[in-house]
Amino acid sequence: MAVSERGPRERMVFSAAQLIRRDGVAATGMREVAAHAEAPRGSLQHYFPGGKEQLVNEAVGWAGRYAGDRVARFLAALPQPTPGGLFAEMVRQWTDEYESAGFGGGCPVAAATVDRAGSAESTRAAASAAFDRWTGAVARALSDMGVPAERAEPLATLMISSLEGAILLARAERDVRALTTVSRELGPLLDAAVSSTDFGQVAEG
Amino acid sequence: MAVSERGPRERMVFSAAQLIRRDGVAATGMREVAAHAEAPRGSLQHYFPGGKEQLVNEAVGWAGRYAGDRVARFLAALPQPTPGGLFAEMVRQWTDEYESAGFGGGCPVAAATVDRAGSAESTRAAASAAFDRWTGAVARALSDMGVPAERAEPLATLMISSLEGAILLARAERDVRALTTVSRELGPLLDAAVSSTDFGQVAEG
DNA sequence: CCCTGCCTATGACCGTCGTCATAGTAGCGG
DNA sequence: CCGCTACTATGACGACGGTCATAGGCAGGG
Repeated sequence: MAVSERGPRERMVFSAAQLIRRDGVAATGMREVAAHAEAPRGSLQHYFPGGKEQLVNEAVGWAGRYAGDRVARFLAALPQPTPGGLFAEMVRQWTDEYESAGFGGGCPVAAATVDRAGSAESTRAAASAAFDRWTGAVARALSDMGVPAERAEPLATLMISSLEGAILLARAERDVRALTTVSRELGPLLDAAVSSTDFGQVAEG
Repeated sequence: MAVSERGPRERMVFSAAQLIRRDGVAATGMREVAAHAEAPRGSLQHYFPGGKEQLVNEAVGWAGRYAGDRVARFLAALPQPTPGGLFAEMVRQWTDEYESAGFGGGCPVAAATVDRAGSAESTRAAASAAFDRWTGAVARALSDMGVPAERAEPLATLMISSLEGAILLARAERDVRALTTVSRELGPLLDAAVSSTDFGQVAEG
């Protein structure tokens, strides 16, 4: 995992996101972040004068941007874009990781929400913004596929909720079962929302 | 909130669950649990010689039992039980709490998973067991409503995943929107799974 | 009265954590 | 060489946190 390239500041934000998604916010130390980023400890107070809260907030923001941007890439990878296909790709990112690298990490935004929603208002807001960005990207993708405007955002919320929950179950059970289940169960529902006059089932195996 | 009645041991487990679901596992201290339970600090090492890990595991187990038992109560409250109706009730428990008491707490099992899945194997196992118990209760309820046996568990997993994810979104956004959305979007899909005479879209894996 | 369990009471230990204070280095325009 | 800015280096501080050690109360039975 080449942490090189890009400035130390960016590396620290990235490392923070990685550690948070693995251990949670509270269990992730500042010194640990610096070490993981191969950045000098002294740079912490220089780049993040707002302390841990600022670092966590930026990590959450980074994760939101990453998730949002990823949607466009999923779309580009699909030969024939359908809502169910997009969801399957989103889920597959996680099953792939879990099967190849183990169940070590979850979603950093979820971790920030669980650990800080009640104690750090700015972090809660950052998590909200991250989810919004992600939801917006998915909703826009759904619209582009022909999902009626008023159905796009609710379905995007459903997709992200199911995915987040399935990630939790998968980590707890050390089994991708929940992830594959939500993908399979939700696929037809999502595809049925495209407002073409006739067809319903474009799902893939 | 009468913490009295029941022994101090049980009170501490209950308090642990409450604090964990609010602040996360790492941010919840043992001394804090004892104080919240109005139990003597000295009792901690007496009742939980396994330390914090044991206490957390028991809190998670309690939450799993609570969630599972709750399903039966939801069923009893429904005049005409349907899968969508059950899900709506499960969701409503959370919207009610959030609207009346604020967005202070999430699911303790989710918190334990996020904070400990990678660091405490026994806690991860406890979370897995809690989710299994909950999923099992829901799946059984679905079966009783006429959902085909092979569809009951996948749908239960979908329900719980969506609910857990929506809880996360709701806490982050301080808005029950995600919860009401998943309830509304998933309701028809769930109701369609009851095996009345011959409906068509039963995709079996 | 004492012994024996259960339970409770505290103080101490040791580690970690976030943060701060202070000082150092590197590059650069002048 | 100077001064200035950007960045790094490190030790210390104060606050907890989990756990342990040790001792106190307090039934009930002998």
